[in-house]
Amino acid sequence: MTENTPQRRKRQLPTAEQLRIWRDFIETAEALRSELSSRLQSESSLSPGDYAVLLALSEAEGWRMRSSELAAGIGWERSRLSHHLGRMERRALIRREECAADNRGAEVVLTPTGAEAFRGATVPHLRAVRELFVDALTPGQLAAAGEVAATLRAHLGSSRKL
Amino acid sequence: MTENTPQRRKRQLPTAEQLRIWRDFIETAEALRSELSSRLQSESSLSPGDYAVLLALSEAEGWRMRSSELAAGIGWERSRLSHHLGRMERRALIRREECAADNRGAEVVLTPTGAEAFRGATVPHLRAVRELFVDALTPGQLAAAGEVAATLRAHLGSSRKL
DNA sequence: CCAGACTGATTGACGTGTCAATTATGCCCA
DNA sequence: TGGGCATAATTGACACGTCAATCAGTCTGG
Repeated sequence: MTENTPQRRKRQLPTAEQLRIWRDFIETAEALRSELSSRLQSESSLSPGDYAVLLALSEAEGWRMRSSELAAGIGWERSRLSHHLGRMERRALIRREECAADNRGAEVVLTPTGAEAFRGATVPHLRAVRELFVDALTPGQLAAAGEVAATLRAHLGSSRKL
Repeated sequence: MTENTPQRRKRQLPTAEQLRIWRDFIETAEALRSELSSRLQSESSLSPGDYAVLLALSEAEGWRMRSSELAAGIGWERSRLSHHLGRMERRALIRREECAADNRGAEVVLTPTGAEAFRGATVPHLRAVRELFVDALTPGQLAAAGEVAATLRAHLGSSRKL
């Protein structure tokens, strides 16, 4: 009877083994993120945030987007995007223009500098994803990872509303 | 023959499906981290960083540790710890004392305030881990997640040295 | 029309992280 | 013994994130 340990009276708490897996999972994801980020940085002077913004813009009509749409597209809060765009604009990766259709709005435009930086970053970045993630796992493990992620995300989505 | 797409000439790049799994994986981990962090924050006014520090200290001899050991124990750079301890000290969660054995060194001491905050945070935090992670997965998925994490970490460890 | 609510976007304050430089002390040996 | 190197820890500068407040422009109902 492991289910009546004092620490787990009122509501079930994770067992030591479950907690170990949790920590392993979250720390590994963090380590991966950090390694990818540092490679991206050293190979192209872009942060993962820069990369996400440039990717979205490079796929947009005329290399330009309304900033809200950009935020929605990459799943960022608008304030976060605003701060980030400020930093990217200083580095000339993007430019902000007023929006003709709505005077409140702003359009974010990919500059040639930004496009060039993105072009140079993409292959090494994808290669790193392959090397650090895809190649590390067997096809079965990769599929399992995908399934676990999808399951967790679905569960998260439903419990966030409570 | 999917293996000779133009984009994957010189060195194999991830396929669209592999990339999708990668993004799902990393974004899910990030979403989990963020949800956990916000629950911890609202339930106990502690950040995950605070929690990690308090956990280590609460398990230490006499609620005190040399700051390098603390850094090593939770896997942080010393500079990061130093900044964080400064913030925690302002909130009276910890105290810094000079070290008798080595005059360069500092000892970090858990205060009663810190111990109390940690006590109040631990059960809700573990409950959240259970709810958001453990309960979302089948036992098989949980085991698979653990295996994937271990494999990725091992691979990361060996390729970081290159 | 026009007051008030709504929306797009920015700002400021502050916590968090990294990197490089700095300070202070300990230690070793020529 | 004292010059030089290693080590403990902190600091400063700056990127990144979140939250709450703000500002300006749009829309809507009376």
